[in-house]
Amino acid sequence: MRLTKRKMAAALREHGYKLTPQRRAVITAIASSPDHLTPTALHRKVQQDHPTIGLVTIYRTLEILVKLELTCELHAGGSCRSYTIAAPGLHHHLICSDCGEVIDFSGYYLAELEQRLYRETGFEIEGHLLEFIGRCQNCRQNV
Amino acid sequence: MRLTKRKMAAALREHGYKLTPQRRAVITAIASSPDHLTPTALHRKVQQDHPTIGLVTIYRTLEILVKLELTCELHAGGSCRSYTIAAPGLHHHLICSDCGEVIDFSGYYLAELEQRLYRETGFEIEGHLLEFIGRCQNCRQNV
DNA sequence: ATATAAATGATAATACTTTTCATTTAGAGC
DNA sequence: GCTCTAAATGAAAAGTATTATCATTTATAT
Repeated sequence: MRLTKRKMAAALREHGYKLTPQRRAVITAIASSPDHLTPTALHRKVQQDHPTIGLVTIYRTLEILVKLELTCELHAGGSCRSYTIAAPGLHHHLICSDCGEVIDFSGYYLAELEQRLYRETGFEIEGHLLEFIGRCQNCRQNV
Repeated sequence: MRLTKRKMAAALREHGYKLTPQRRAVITAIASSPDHLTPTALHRKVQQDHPTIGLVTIYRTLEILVKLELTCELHAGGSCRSYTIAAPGLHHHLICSDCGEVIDFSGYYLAELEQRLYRETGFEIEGHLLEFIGRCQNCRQNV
């Protein structure tokens, strides 16, 4: 189940952040898009309804949303960073190198590996980033 | 066993790239550093011995080295991209969120998961990026 | 309704990366 | 070794992404 706008707003409040129209707009845009969006793309989307919102506010809001784990950040080669709403348990990505489609997936737990790494290196693992790059069905067929 | 400078140079040749002094210098710098270096850091290092080499050449050379899989690219939160010599079979990273230390590790194969993803989504997987973020032993102790 | 700390937008500054183009050079062929 | 040519280089500029500054506005507690 994906996070709802309502829950995201509540989480902001809980952590002492004000619920401004701008932040609502960003949340709405993220929550209503299945895609990963770059800050600029998100800005364009938000501006459709709220033309005065600045790109800087997008950056600032994303920073908060990522900190509260309400959105997740994607790093895929090249100039990176795009964002999408966080889906609990779905923190891995499958990225098409051709069309850029992103599929989230879950069901693979890295806990065992994390423990081994802790024993061997003393690293206390806080998070991970697992991304696969490939070519999606469509792109493979439309050669 | 890590790649030697000699092998990297040979690989360049094999693929029809010229072996210029600048490229030698970049290869030397990468091969002799255990750390992941950003393009800028690499530039500084190279300039110690070859002050005239431009940053653009660093970027261009890195592009080739990554394409030939002689170096690997790291994406770790924030403004990303750093590079290190590729160690065959060691394509995963353990990054300290505190001091930035990077440990490569291997021994965990994602082949099984890749096959499952192929069956379920039709994605033909070409590569992956697995990175753990955490705090290294030192940073945990020196609170 | 008011006070206040936080948030916003405009602007500028900074950093990162790519493009363009004239000049230089590595390496193939002789 | 010398010549030729395609490829590589460096300088400069352009393009893009991100962060900082600051005066003004605003959400919310009271």
